[in-house]
Amino acid sequence: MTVRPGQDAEQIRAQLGRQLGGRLGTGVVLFHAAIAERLGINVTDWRCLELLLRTGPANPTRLARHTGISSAAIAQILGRLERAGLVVRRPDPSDGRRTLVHAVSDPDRDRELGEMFTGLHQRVADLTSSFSDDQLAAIAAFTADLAEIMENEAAALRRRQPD
Amino acid sequence: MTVRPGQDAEQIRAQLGRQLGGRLGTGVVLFHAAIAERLGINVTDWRCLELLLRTGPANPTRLARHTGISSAAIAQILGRLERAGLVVRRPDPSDGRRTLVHAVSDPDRDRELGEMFTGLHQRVADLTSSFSDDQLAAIAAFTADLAEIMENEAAALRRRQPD
DNA sequence: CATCTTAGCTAAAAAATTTAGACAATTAGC
DNA sequence: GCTAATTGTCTAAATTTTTTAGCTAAGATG
Repeated sequence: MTVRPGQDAEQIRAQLGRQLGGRLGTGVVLFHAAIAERLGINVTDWRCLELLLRTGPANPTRLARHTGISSAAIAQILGRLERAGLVVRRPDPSDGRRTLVHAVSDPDRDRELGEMFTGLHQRVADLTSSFSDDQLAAIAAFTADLAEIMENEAAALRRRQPD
Repeated sequence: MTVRPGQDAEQIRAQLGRQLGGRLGTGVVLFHAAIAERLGINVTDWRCLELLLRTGPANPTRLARHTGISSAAIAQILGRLERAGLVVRRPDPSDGRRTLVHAVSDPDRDRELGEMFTGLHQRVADLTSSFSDDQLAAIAAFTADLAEIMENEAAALRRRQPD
């Protein structure tokens, strides 16, 4: 698809909505499934590990809330990740009930993960090379807020009329 | 996050890459999980149904290729969706081996699905209301191409060094 | 026509998730 | 300060989903 300057703004917004609900969602899921496969873990486990890598150590309850996974399932996931040497569980000194889960740092894996993302980064760089700085800034702002919107909308859907 | 015009373009691209690999992915997964939950089906089944609704009738093999799900799992999924009255399987007249899977049209469900997306659409409209037409067009072009990039990168990751 | 390939399916086995609940540490109420 | 309720994490059994292996029918290949 190319930029069509003459297009009506409402039409563009509608198109955007369909993209987000449809094909982009599938693409994102496929991409993360592929990363998990390469790491030799399943997608759910990767989601937890990714969260730990991105936001730092967290306790199981926080992981459960942020991923939408039940706390019992999180316990299983952490067991698998720990057995694979990808995370460690440490008691939280500030609260005896809590556990703090840390991603185990491993330069080799960091490099491997980096390589997996370079393809995506390169393609995104190619795609955005023709955009102006102003357009690029708008895109970055949009995707940043979009993540939050999707999280919030997901939470809203769960809350509203839980059938 | 807000648009920071003074920011270096490379920096913005790097930030964009992190967003796509990280939080946006999680948001998208959560959103689709919430929709599936509301429909009373699981996420995988929803991914197939969504594909059928978006791109029209397809055979199981095509569904398997586009979702990354094995053909045996697709058969199970279609069995569940068919039992739930959401799809029907019809023999393909042009090839006796093939099956064509149709999403069953249901005005009630279409309306329900529409409602689930209105929240997202509204938020996206709010978010983009401050953008210029030019910025909006750039965003729409970006997300459209992004979906394709993520699909391709996922396929590339699966192909390269399948460990 | 014999063989190979493709499309879709089923059944058994393996893996993941849910449900139910145990247990310890903390907090709240009295 | 003691008791009851709550919170955080975990385990075990039951359920659900996916994988693995392999079958059958239809179409393509030579």
